[in-house]
Order: sequence, then structure tokens, then C-alpha cells
Amino acid sequence: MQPRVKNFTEMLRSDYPGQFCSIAKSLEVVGERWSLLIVRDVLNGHRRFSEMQQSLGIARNVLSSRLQRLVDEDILERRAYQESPARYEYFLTEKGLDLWPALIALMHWGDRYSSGPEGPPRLIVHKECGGEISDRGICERCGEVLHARDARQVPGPGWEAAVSATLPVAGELDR
Amino acid sequence: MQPRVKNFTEMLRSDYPGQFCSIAKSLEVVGERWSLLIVRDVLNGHRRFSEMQQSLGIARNVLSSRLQRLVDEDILERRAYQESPARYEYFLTEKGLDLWPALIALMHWGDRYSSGPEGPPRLIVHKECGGEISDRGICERCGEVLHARDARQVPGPGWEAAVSATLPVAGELDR
DNA sequence: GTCGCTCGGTTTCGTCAAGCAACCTATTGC
DNA sequence: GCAATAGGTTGCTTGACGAAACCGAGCGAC
Repeated sequence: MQPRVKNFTEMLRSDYPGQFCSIAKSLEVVGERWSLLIVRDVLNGHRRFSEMQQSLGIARNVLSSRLQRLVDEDILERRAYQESPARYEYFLTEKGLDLWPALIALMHWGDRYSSGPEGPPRLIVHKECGGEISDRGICERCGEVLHARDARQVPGPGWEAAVSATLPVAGELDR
Repeated sequence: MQPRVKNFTEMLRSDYPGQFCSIAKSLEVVGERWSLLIVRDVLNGHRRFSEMQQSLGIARNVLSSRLQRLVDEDILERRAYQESPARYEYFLTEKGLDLWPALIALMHWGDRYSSGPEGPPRLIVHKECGGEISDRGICERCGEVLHARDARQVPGPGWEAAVSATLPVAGELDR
């Protein structure tokens, strides 16, 4: 008597059945392991499969399936930058860029509670005026409410405490 | 020839080894499935094990281990509200309350991209002036930058489209 | 007093997805 | 011909998730 459940198709997936809350809806899409880090990586200018794989240390099959999912959900867009052999780059859509405030909030939370005595490893600054950005994505110098394209990442005071790895210094967002 | 990895203690867990980014740090703590929804539930006034279990539809063992983890991480605090038999309630610590901006950002993202034609199922309003709250956690009426305690949840226009379940109408945050 | 119920879990067991490694295809460089 | 690179896919192992059963202290009804 094994069949305890009838429809496996809708069980045990990444969804949160019965939740009619937009947080749950969001997490169904970007709440899987690695998903938000992939979005962050693309924001930081990592656009290619192997770049992300190296930067994240994620298994290739998992990266592949996450990218597929993010493209299906219209968070990333896959574009060929050459043919034969086909090679691709991934870009954030508007929907993907709109995740920026959530990422900023999570980053500040991590900065506050998990970064070492040296301070945060990375800072986000306003491209225009160079001011630092608050947990709400607001420029602390000029007060503007910013969006993904208005910001740029720079190494923070805690940067030296890590590194050795492969990450570029300051990823610009081109799209 | 099984031992492909040496130290399982630090492999395959909920961490993201090699990432020196505060987003990764945050996700190590609250990125597990259900964790953020539990925090949201406590924010909404669900404080007891069985309340959360019913509201979330989560397996009891998983809820148990998540609560344990969140208490260990100092995001929740467990307090006995009676002895023999010991019964507990969970409250958010300051660290837990500080997750509010991230939750608000995720909620707005879900509202924008996943809610039905009726509109979002829930709204967050400023307790003092009743104004709606933006994706940055700023009151759209009075312009104040808010924190968890300043806000209150009310049913939104898309509320009717769901329900039937057990959730209370508007959870106040007491702590 | 014992039957059943509630609360807050823990235990058991089965399934599924994450992780690793090997393989594949097509092209370029030497 | 041989190796390297890019972007995956396939196969296998292991650990996390989910459902249901169990537990144990108290309480109310009979």
C-alpha cells in the first residue's frame, strides 16, 4: 500500500499550496536555492554560464535548470552572442531588475548581522552622485529613490578579508 | 571508493560556500524553504506552533526544525506562556523584525507580477496615518520611512478571491 | 479512572531534488 | 591529431522535505 498521495505532479514542488500571499508567490519563483544569487550575479555583470558557475560554485546541472526556470519566468532573457557553436548570455528583464529592492534589503540585513568586524564586503553606491545606498534602496547622499540601473557595486571595507577568487571588481549593469 | 568528499559537515547544507556576499550570508539563514514565510506568519500574529502549522500547511517536523533554526539564529525568541505542560509562543527579535523591508520588497514584487486581476490579496498600511506602503517600506501618504512596528496588515482587493481558510483578518504586532 | 482531546513536538519512512563527476557536441588553436 | 573552451546533459549518491504515526503531559466528560 504505497500510494499515500495521488497526484505527485503537484506535490513536493517549489510551491506553497494554499498560501494566498504575495510573499509566497514570489518565493515560488525565486525562493529556490541559488535563484536569488543567480539574479545577483547577473546584476553584477556575470552573464555567461561558465562565469556564473565559477563565481557561484554551483553544480552545472543545477545552474542549468535554474537558468531555464528564470528564463521561463521571464526574469532572465537568453540571447545568443554567437552561432555555431551557439553561445549565450543572460540578461535581466524588467521583472528581474525589479527584484533589486529585495536583494538590497537582504544584503543590508546580512551586512548588519553577519559581516565581520571589518565591515561589509561590498557596497552599493549611486552611480550619479556616489552616495551610499540605504537598506531601502535610497541614496543617502542625495535622497533619491533608486532602481537597479542607478546603482553600482564597489568593494567594501571587508573586501580584503576574502577574495582570492575570481570575481570582477565592479560589475556594471549594461542592459 | 565512496569518499568523494571529506567533510560532510560543511557540504550540502543550506550554505553557499565560497560566497563572500551578504546576500548569500542572509540566504544561508533565511533562504531555506519556509523560513521567510514563518517570519511573515509571526509578523502577522501567528505565534504558536499549531497556528503556524495550520496557516502554512507545512509538515510538522519541518516546522519544528525551522523554528529551532530561527531561534538559534536569534531571529525568533521562544517564550513559555504556561508550564506543565510547557507551551510556547514565538516572537520576533529585533533581528527578525529587521527582515521586514526584505519581506515588503518581496511582497510588492509578487503583487506586481503574480497577483490576479483583482489586485493584491493583502495590503500593508501605516498604523498611524493609514497610508499604503511602497515597495521600499515608505508610507505613500505621509512619506515616513517605516519599520515593522509601524505597519499593519489589512485585506486587499484580491482578498475575496481566496480565503475559506483560517487566517485572522488583521494581525497586529504586539511585541 | 479512563476515554478522548489538545498542544507541541519527535520518530519513521518514502520520495525528490541537490551535488558531483563523467560525458557530449562543435569550434578554435597549435 | 590533440587539447581546450562553452554550454550543457546523463547517471548516480545523498540528504532534505513531506506525510503519518507516535508520545506525553494535562484537562474535561462520563
